[in-house]
Amino acid sequence: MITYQTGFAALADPTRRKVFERIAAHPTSVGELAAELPVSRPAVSQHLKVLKQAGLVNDTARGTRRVYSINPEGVAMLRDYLDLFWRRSLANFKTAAEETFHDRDNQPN
Amino acid sequence: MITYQTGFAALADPTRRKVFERIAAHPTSVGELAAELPVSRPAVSQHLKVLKQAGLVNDTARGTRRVYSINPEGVAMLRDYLDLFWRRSLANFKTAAEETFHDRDNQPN
DNA sequence: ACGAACGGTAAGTTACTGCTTACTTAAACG
DNA sequence: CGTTTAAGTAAGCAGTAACTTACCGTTCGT
Repeated sequence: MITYQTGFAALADPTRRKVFERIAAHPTSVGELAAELPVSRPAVSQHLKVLKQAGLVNDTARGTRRVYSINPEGVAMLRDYLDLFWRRSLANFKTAAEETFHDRDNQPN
Repeated sequence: MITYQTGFAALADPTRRKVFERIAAHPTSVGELAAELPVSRPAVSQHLKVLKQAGLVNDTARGTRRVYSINPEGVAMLRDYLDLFWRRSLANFKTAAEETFHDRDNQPN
Protein backbone atom coordinates (compact mmCIF):
# COMPACT_ATOMS: atom_id res chain seq x y z
CA MET A 1 0.00 0.00 0.00
CA ILE A 2 1.16 3.53 -0.77
CA THR A 3 1.17 5.67 2.34
CA TYR A 4 2.59 8.98 3.56
CA GLN A 5 4.79 6.86 5.79
CA THR A 6 6.53 4.97 3.00
CA GLY A 7 6.67 8.07 0.84
CA PHE A 8 8.38 10.41 3.27
CA ALA A 9 10.63 7.64 4.57
CA ALA A 10 11.73 6.96 0.99
CA LEU A 11 12.73 10.60 0.47
CA ALA A 12 14.40 10.87 3.88
CA ASP A 13 17.59 9.14 2.72
CA PRO A 14 20.03 11.37 0.80
CA THR A 15 21.31 8.67 -1.53
CA ARG A 16 17.78 7.58 -2.32
CA ARG A 17 16.76 11.16 -2.99
CA LYS A 18 19.64 11.47 -5.43
CA VAL A 19 18.40 8.36 -7.19
CA PHE A 20 14.94 9.89 -7.31
CA GLU A 21 16.25 13.16 -8.75
CA ARG A 22 18.35 11.46 -11.43
CA ILE A 23 15.35 9.44 -12.52
CA ALA A 24 13.29 12.61 -12.62
CA ALA A 25 15.85 14.16 -14.98
CA HIS A 26 15.31 11.25 -17.34
CA PRO A 27 14.38 7.55 -17.07
CA THR A 28 17.46 5.57 -16.08
CA SER A 29 18.67 1.99 -15.69
CA VAL A 30 20.06 0.52 -12.46
CA GLY A 31 23.63 0.21 -13.71
CA GLU A 32 23.67 3.74 -15.01
CA LEU A 33 22.53 5.06 -11.63
CA ALA A 34 25.14 2.98 -9.80
CA ALA A 35 27.86 4.36 -12.08
CA GLU A 36 26.92 7.93 -11.17
CA LEU A 37 26.58 7.39 -7.44
CA PRO A 38 29.15 6.49 -4.76
CA VAL A 39 27.39 3.25 -3.77
CA SER A 40 27.31 -0.27 -5.14
CA ARG A 41 24.77 -1.51 -7.66
CA PRO A 42 22.94 -3.71 -5.12
CA ALA A 43 22.54 -0.64 -2.93
CA VAL A 44 20.89 1.16 -5.82
CA SER A 45 18.63 -1.84 -6.38
CA GLN A 46 17.55 -1.71 -2.76
CA HIS A 47 16.84 2.00 -2.94
CA LEU A 48 14.79 1.51 -6.08
CA LYS A 49 12.76 -1.18 -4.34
CA VAL A 50 11.93 1.25 -1.54
CA LEU A 51 11.05 4.03 -4.00
CA LYS A 52 8.84 1.67 -5.97
CA GLN A 53 6.99 0.41 -2.90
CA ALA A 54 6.46 4.03 -1.94
CA GLY A 55 4.78 4.61 -5.29
CA LEU A 56 7.35 7.19 -6.34
CA VAL A 57 8.83 5.33 -9.33
CA ASN A 58 7.78 2.82 -11.99
CA ASP A 59 9.96 0.32 -13.81
CA THR A 60 9.86 -1.22 -17.25
CA ALA A 61 11.80 -4.22 -18.55
CA ARG A 62 13.86 -3.17 -21.54
CA GLY A 63 15.88 -6.13 -22.70
CA THR A 64 18.16 -7.17 -19.90
CA ARG A 65 17.97 -3.65 -18.57
CA ARG A 66 15.29 -2.28 -16.31
CA VAL A 67 14.45 1.36 -16.79
CA TYR A 68 13.03 3.33 -13.91
CA SER A 69 10.89 6.46 -14.25
CA ILE A 70 9.02 8.76 -11.87
CA ASN A 71 5.48 7.88 -10.84
CA PRO A 72 3.69 11.24 -10.75
CA GLU A 73 0.81 9.91 -8.64
CA GLY A 74 2.92 9.16 -5.60
CA VAL A 75 4.75 12.45 -5.86
CA ALA A 76 1.46 14.32 -6.14
CA MET A 77 0.09 12.53 -3.08
CA LEU A 78 2.94 13.76 -0.89
CA ARG A 79 2.79 17.24 -2.40
CA ASP A 80 -0.95 17.44 -1.70
CA TYR A 81 -0.41 16.35 1.90
CA LEU A 82 2.05 19.18 2.45
CA ASP A 83 -0.10 21.64 0.56
CA LEU A 84 -3.07 20.81 2.80
CA PHE A 85 -1.18 21.54 6.00
CA TRP A 86 0.44 24.59 4.47
CA ARG A 87 -2.97 26.08 3.67
CA ARG A 88 -4.29 25.04 7.07
CA SER A 89 -1.48 26.80 8.89
CA LEU A 90 -2.03 29.98 6.90
CA ALA A 91 -5.72 29.86 7.81
CA ASN A 92 -4.79 29.44 11.48
CA PHE A 93 -2.50 32.44 11.32
CA LYS A 94 -5.30 34.48 9.83
CA THR A 95 -7.90 33.60 12.47
CA ALA A 96 -5.34 34.05 15.26
CA ALA A 97 -4.56 37.50 13.96
CA GLU A 98 -8.24 38.38 13.78
CA GLU A 99 -8.83 37.20 17.35
CA THR A 100 -5.93 39.30 18.57
CA PHE A 101 -7.47 42.25 16.77
CA HIS A 102 -10.88 41.73 18.35
CA ASP A 103 -9.43 41.25 21.84
CA ARG A 104 -7.03 44.13 21.73
CA ASP A 105 -9.30 46.49 23.76
CA ASN A 106 -10.23 43.99 26.49
CA GLN A 107 -6.98 42.05 26.92
CA PRO A 108 -4.03 44.40 27.39
CA ASN A 109 -1.58 41.50 27.24
CA MET B 1 20.16 24.99 8.29
CA ILE B 2 16.85 23.96 6.80
CA THR B 3 17.26 21.31 4.15
CA TYR B 4 15.20 18.79 2.23
CA GLN B 5 17.11 16.20 4.20
CA THR B 6 15.99 17.34 7.64
CA GLY B 7 12.49 18.09 6.37
CA PHE B 8 11.70 14.71 4.85
CA ALA B 9 13.46 12.89 7.67
CA ALA B 10 11.30 14.76 10.17
CA LEU B 11 8.11 13.66 8.44
CA ALA B 12 9.31 10.08 7.99
CA ASP B 13 8.50 9.09 11.57
CA PRO B 14 4.81 8.29 12.20
CA THR B 15 4.71 9.64 15.75
CA ARG B 16 6.41 12.83 14.66
CA ARG B 17 3.98 13.22 11.79
CA LYS B 18 1.10 12.89 14.26
CA VAL B 19 2.67 15.64 16.34
CA PHE B 20 2.96 17.75 13.20
CA GLU B 21 -0.68 17.15 12.27
CA ARG B 22 -1.99 17.98 15.74
CA ILE B 23 -0.07 21.21 15.74
CA ALA B 24 -1.44 21.99 12.30
CA ALA B 25 -4.98 21.57 13.65
CA HIS B 26 -4.20 24.23 16.27
CA PRO B 27 -1.14 25.46 18.18
CA THR B 28 -0.45 23.10 21.08
CA SER B 29 1.76 22.76 24.15
CA VAL B 30 4.14 19.89 24.79
CA GLY B 31 2.15 18.41 27.68
CA GLU B 32 -1.07 18.51 25.73
CA LEU B 33 0.55 16.65 22.83
CA ALA B 34 2.00 14.04 25.19
CA ALA B 35 -1.44 13.50 26.75
CA GLU B 36 -2.94 12.74 23.33
CA LEU B 37 -0.16 10.47 22.10
CA PRO B 38 1.04 7.04 23.28
CA VAL B 39 4.56 8.24 24.08
CA SER B 40 6.16 10.01 27.01
CA ARG B 41 6.51 13.79 27.29
CA PRO B 42 10.29 13.73 26.74
CA ALA B 43 9.72 11.79 23.55
CA VAL B 44 7.40 14.54 22.36
CA SER B 45 10.02 17.13 23.29
CA GLN B 46 12.60 15.31 21.18
CA HIS B 47 10.22 15.09 18.24
CA LEU B 48 9.49 18.80 18.50
CA LYS B 49 13.20 19.54 18.48
CA VAL B 50 13.58 17.62 15.23
CA LEU B 51 10.56 19.34 13.68
CA LYS B 52 11.85 22.75 14.73
CA GLN B 53 15.34 22.14 13.34
CA ALA B 54 13.68 21.03 10.11
CA GLY B 55 11.91 24.41 9.95
CA LEU B 56 8.47 22.81 10.11
CA VAL B 57 7.33 24.31 13.44
CA ASN B 58 7.84 27.43 15.54
CA ASP B 59 7.56 27.74 19.30
CA THR B 60 6.57 30.58 21.62
CA ALA B 61 7.07 30.82 25.38
CA ARG B 62 3.68 31.27 27.04
CA GLY B 63 4.23 31.37 30.80
CA THR B 64 5.74 28.04 31.82
CA ARG B 65 4.19 26.49 28.75
CA ARG B 66 5.69 26.44 25.31
CA VAL B 67 3.22 26.57 22.45
CA TYR B 68 4.19 25.09 19.08
CA SER B 69 2.72 26.10 15.76
CA ILE B 70 3.35 25.22 12.12
CA ASN B 71 6.02 27.11 10.19
CA PRO B 72 4.50 27.53 6.72
CA GLU B 73 7.85 28.31 5.10
CA GLY B 74 9.37 24.91 5.77
CA VAL B 75 6.21 23.13 4.68
CA ALA B 76 6.10 25.16 1.48
CA MET B 77 9.72 24.36 0.74
CA LEU B 78 9.07 20.61 0.78
CA ARG B 79 5.85 21.00 -1.16
CA ASP B 80 7.63 23.03 -3.85
CA TYR B 81 10.35 20.39 -4.11
CA LEU B 82 7.77 17.71 -4.80
CA ASP B 83 5.80 19.96 -7.12
CA LEU B 84 8.92 20.61 -9.20
CA PHE B 85 9.61 16.91 -9.76
CA TRP B 86 5.95 16.22 -10.33
CA ARG B 87 5.84 18.77 -13.13
CA ARG B 88 9.14 17.52 -14.50
CA SER B 89 7.91 13.94 -14.70
CA LEU B 90 4.77 15.02 -16.49
CA ALA B 91 6.88 16.92 -19.01
CA ASN B 92 9.01 13.81 -19.54
CA PHE B 93 5.92 11.71 -20.15
CA LYS B 94 4.76 14.20 -22.71
CA THR B 95 8.02 14.31 -24.69
CA ALA B 96 8.38 10.52 -24.47
CA ALA B 97 4.89 10.14 -25.90
CA GLU B 98 5.66 12.58 -28.71
CA GLU B 99 8.85 10.75 -29.58
CA THR B 100 6.98 7.48 -29.71
CA PHE B 101 4.46 9.10 -32.00
CA HIS B 102 7.13 10.45 -34.35
CA ASP B 103 8.96 7.12 -34.44
CA ARG B 104 5.93 4.96 -34.95
CA ASP B 105 6.47 4.58 -38.71
CA ASN B 106 10.18 3.78 -38.54
CA GLN B 107 10.34 1.70 -35.35
CA PRO B 108 7.65 -1.01 -35.44
CA ASN B 109 8.29 -2.26 -31.88
C1' DA C 1 23.30 -23.78 -26.48
C1' DC C 2 26.89 -20.84 -24.06
C1' DG C 3 28.82 -16.87 -22.35
C1' DA C 4 28.21 -12.20 -21.07
C1' DA C 5 25.50 -8.47 -19.38
C1' DC C 6 22.25 -6.78 -16.25
C1' DG C 7 19.83 -6.77 -12.12
C1' DG C 8 17.41 -8.71 -7.90
C1' DT C 9 18.17 -11.28 -3.33
C1' DA C 10 20.59 -13.06 1.00
C1' DA C 11 23.34 -12.50 4.92
C1' DG C 12 26.03 -9.90 7.91
C1' DT C 13 27.95 -5.58 9.90
C1' DT C 14 27.80 -0.90 11.47
C1' DA C 15 25.53 3.25 12.54
C1' DC C 16 21.67 5.71 13.69
C1' DT C 17 16.89 6.55 15.69
C1' DG C 18 13.15 6.49 18.85
C1' DC C 19 11.97 5.36 23.21
C1' DT C 20 12.39 5.18 28.34
C1' DT C 21 13.80 6.85 33.13
C1' DA C 22 16.30 10.10 35.73
C1' DC C 23 17.89 14.68 36.22
C1' DT C 24 18.13 19.77 35.46
C1' DT C 25 16.26 24.31 34.32
C1' DA C 26 12.84 28.01 34.29
C1' DA C 27 8.64 30.48 35.16
C1' DA C 28 4.35 31.42 38.05
C1' DC C 29 2.24 31.95 42.48
C1' DG C 30 1.05 31.24 47.22
C1' DC D 1 11.53 32.46 48.97
C1' DG D 2 9.81 27.56 48.37
C1' DT D 3 6.80 24.70 45.87
C1' DT D 4 4.48 23.45 41.88
C1' DT D 5 4.04 23.12 37.06
C1' DA D 6 5.98 22.73 32.56
C1' DA D 7 9.54 21.44 29.52
C1' DG D 8 14.34 20.60 27.79
C1' DT D 9 18.61 17.43 28.48
C1' DA D 10 21.45 13.08 29.50
C1' DA D 11 22.32 8.35 29.33
C1' DG D 12 21.31 3.97 27.87
C1' DC D 13 18.90 0.33 25.28
C1' DA D 14 16.44 -2.06 21.51
C1' DG D 15 15.07 -2.00 16.91
C1' DT D 16 15.87 -0.62 12.29
C1' DA D 17 18.21 1.01 8.11
C1' DA D 18 21.88 1.48 4.76
C1' DC D 19 25.70 -0.38 3.21
C1' DT D 20 28.94 -4.37 1.66
C1' DT D 21 30.19 -9.01 -0.63
C1' DA D 22 28.56 -13.18 -2.46
C1' DC D 23 25.17 -15.57 -4.98
C1' DC D 24 21.19 -16.55 -8.20
C1' DG D 25 17.95 -15.74 -12.14
C1' DT D 26 16.95 -13.78 -16.99
C1' DT D 27 17.64 -12.08 -21.30
C1' DC D 28 20.35 -11.18 -25.41
C1' DG D 29 24.01 -12.20 -28.92
C1' DT D 30 27.01 -15.27 -31.36
